[in-house]
Amino acid sequence: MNRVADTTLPRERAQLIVERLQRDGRVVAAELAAEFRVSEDSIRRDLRELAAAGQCKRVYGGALLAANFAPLRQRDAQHIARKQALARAAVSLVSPGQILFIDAGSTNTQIALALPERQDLTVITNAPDVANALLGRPGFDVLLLGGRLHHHIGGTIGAQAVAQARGIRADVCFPGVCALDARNGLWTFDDEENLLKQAMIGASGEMVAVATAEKLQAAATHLTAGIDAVTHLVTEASAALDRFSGTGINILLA
Amino acid sequence: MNRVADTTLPRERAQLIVERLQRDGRVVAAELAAEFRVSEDSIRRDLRELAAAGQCKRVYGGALLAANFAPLRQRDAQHIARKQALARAAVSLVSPGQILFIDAGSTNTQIALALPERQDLTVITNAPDVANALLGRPGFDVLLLGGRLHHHIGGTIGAQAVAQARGIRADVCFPGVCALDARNGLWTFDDEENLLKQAMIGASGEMVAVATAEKLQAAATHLTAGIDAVTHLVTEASAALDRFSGTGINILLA
DNA sequence: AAACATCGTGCATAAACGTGCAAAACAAAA
DNA sequence: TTTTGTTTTGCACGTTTATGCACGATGTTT
Repeated sequence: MNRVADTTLPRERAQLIVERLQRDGRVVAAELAAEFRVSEDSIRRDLRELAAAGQCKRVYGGALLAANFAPLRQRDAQHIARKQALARAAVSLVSPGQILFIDAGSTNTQIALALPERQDLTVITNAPDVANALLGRPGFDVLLLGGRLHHHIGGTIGAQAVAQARGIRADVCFPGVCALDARNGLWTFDDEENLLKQAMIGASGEMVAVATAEKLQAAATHLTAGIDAVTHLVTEASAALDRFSGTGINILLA
Repeated sequence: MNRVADTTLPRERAQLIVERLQRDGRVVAAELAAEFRVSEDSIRRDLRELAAAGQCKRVYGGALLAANFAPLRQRDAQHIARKQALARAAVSLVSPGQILFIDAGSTNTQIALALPERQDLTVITNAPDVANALLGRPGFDVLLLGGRLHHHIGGTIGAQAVAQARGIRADVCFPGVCALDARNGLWTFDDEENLLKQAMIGASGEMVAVATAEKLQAAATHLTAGIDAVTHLVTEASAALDRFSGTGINILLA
């Protein structure tokens, strides 16, 4: 996570600070000063300007993400904002150079949008929506899983996609979460969708379940993966988390 | 790293700066001056011009990539009305129940949008954009060709997509047209893109070339298909069509 | 309350900037 | 080849921007 650029343009630095802010939700002045090799005075000046522009909220020691970051376009803008918050938290688990499986789903589309650019990431997905979110952005290698497109799921499924996924080895998998419970694990509705998710998970080192609070109360028909296969759970503070206490899952709250 | 060319034409230099900008997202004036062996003044002049042309954003110390500079999306936005008109004409060649290849490209995205619903159409495409245009609309069976996504083309290319396309038999193919001339036929820029187009065309009974007027004057590097492989040409009334008179192609004007 | 960290402001310095101008390089016409 | 006209370049100049430091003020912790 070293940003040892000998020459970082002032404006570029401000931009990077914003990116970091969006990703982590907060920044510490002293840390930034060390990373960019400038005095804290300069960082403070940057943060002051960003705060004046409404990009962040200045606090003692650093800055926080400004709350008023809601596009508010759709009717379910509420859901989108929640999913964006989850996505921002989820992408903090990604490191430069990693290979990611990103399954179809509206939350996962937000994850794709929130992924940082120019980090040499490889993304394998079955969702044209996810592919579109990454198209034209620098630093992304995108692999599309072929096959028949399922309209309701919003991604490809079937033998071909499964076979293609099996031939890959990835670092992290972001499966779409239909339902998740602490006892059994991850559930899915559709049979073929289930098979593809299992292939993706099996081909990945880690599995990050990103789910809104209600997904932890929901039920579905096919058991996709046991609870011990879940390495991280990214969810909301309002979620019922007591049953997850003994599972050893790393829980990250948006 | 170092570009010690003794002879770098001014125009060429600007081009290289843009390339670097696209690759790194930023350029430093002092570094460029050293690499091109010119004074910083000249570099500053270059950057000023590029910024005026909207290719980059000038900042203290150098320049940053313009935030909204997405090569593909930009092409999408251009001539939308003209492409919609072409698309409306092109879909009149489609009959219910047919199987269609739709290649990547902004014009072809418009074709997908213009296709009639509830006609039991099967669409095979390498473009997530095309898939998205059909997603959720009734009466479409969509097959996505897997593989590595090419950012500039806006679709998948490579051995996998080619193999998948070869295993299909379709009625009509809508290849993306980089250039078309009456003597030789259909041309393409990229080598791998060319191979996929050939596979699509070879797997289809008919081939419909949909091209704006300027595509008939353009040139490209790879010959994809001979002129006799083109069954229909959909283009604009303003196009130079005299040379196509003896080819036996069915010409449809938007 | 004392000790300490962080903050904003003012100031000096250095780097980068735009502008105007004249020399140099280049291309086209004689 | 020489001449003419255009483009490109480097330099000088005054201006703007960014930076680090000093210093007093304001928070935070113990």
